[in-house]
Amino acid sequence: MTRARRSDALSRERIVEAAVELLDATGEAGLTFRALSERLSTGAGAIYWHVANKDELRGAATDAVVASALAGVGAAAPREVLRAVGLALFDAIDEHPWLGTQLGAQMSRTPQGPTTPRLLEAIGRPVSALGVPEAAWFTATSTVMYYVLGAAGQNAVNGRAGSAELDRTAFLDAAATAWEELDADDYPFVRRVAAQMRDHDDQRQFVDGLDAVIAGILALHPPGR
Amino acid sequence: MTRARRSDALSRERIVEAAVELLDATGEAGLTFRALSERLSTGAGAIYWHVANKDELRGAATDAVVASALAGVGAAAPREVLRAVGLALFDAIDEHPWLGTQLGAQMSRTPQGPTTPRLLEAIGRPVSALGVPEAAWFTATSTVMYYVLGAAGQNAVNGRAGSAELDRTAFLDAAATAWEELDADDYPFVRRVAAQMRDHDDQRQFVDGLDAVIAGILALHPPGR
DNA sequence: TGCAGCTTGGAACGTCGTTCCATCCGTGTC
DNA sequence: GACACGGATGGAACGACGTTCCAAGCTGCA
Repeated sequence: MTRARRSDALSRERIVEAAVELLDATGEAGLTFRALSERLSTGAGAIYWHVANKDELRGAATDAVVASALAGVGAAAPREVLRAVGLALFDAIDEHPWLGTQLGAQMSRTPQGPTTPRLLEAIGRPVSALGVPEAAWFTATSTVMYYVLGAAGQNAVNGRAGSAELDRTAFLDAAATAWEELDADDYPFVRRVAAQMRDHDDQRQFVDGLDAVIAGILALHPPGR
Repeated sequence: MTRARRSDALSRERIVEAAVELLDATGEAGLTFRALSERLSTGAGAIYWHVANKDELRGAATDAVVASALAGVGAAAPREVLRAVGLALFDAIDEHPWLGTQLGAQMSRTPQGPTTPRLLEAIGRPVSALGVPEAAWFTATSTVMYYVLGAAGQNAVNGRAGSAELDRTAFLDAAATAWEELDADDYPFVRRVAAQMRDHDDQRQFVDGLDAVIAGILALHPPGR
């Protein structure tokens, strides 16, 4: 319980909190030990006393945000819980755009870390409550998790300057326009759905897709008899 | 069609090819302009003449591998085509572990690049052939794509030293053991499925999940009447 | 043969993650 | 109440990276 030298003691908690703020403000690339040192009015060495390296720091920041996002999910019917978990992550990504990319990377790199079990538990509990036979629990849960992680990664809009809303519109419009100019023989499908993509609703699409995944699991494992 | 100074002319194609080899041999972090320069017996500046920056290089490497993987997918029943596309990507990730992480990042960052339309077309064509109403094409295709991308990201085993098979076993075992030691009150589900995860079959699980997603889309959009 | 411009290769710059170490200060000891 | 111990601090230093810049080389055309 020592507290050397400073009144605003440095701690892993305070460091992770500052890292999240820095990531929010300056994006993935903005998280540097120098910027973090300045924000905490200390030196890089002091930070390394509390955190092993940058990977661990990123992981801790990711887990802190995920834990906070999942904390608000209450109890309800399995399908509702799954929707709530998905939307909680979705909202968290809205607030912390760097989370989308981080989440997938974090979970595949260090599944023994805290984030993977956290998310697996949050998704697996309602999935098992859906009536899926226990032998299929892991596969069914993984299916939902893959969908959620994939959607998370794709919905991370990187731009952050100015109005996020305007950025998003311009971003989607640029992509849709590029799609419409593709070769008609090679990309008939992409050209045809470009318009749908230009004015789709992220959240609506995410929930619809999640419902489809749930429906698919139930179709393969009909509850009751 | 000029070819200054060297017989083994530098070209964007040769650079991308070397980048893929370097990524395969040394992993994500091993791709540096210095290492690439040495492998190509040239200087960094010469590479920058053909490639704008590292992001573009990574993107080109990703697209080259994806294009080659998808080239082998033939025509068949929609469900078979979807399975074939998924497995093609799965095999590509086995051969190029860095692809798992790259794919998701690449597609969200630059959807106007070549990779996003390529994959969207490969997945969207069979999805639309499933009998899904056109208004739902984009959502249904995105659902499958999210699942595939999420699975891709999670199945990228990073270790590459020695036998990949042994690495994988040790990796999964370490994670499963860590899961089994979690708090019983907070993580009942994770503890219970840890064993399933320890000896699951990646490819089998992926295909089963993909089938569930397809079944879900069909459940929401019944073909026929 | 000479010139113009595409292409090359490597030096140089600024920034990063990480290591190292001199210094500081709260705590326990006598 | 002095003193040493060791946990904690902060900043200098190192090596590697992405990128820029430029002098030089080579090729194709006049």
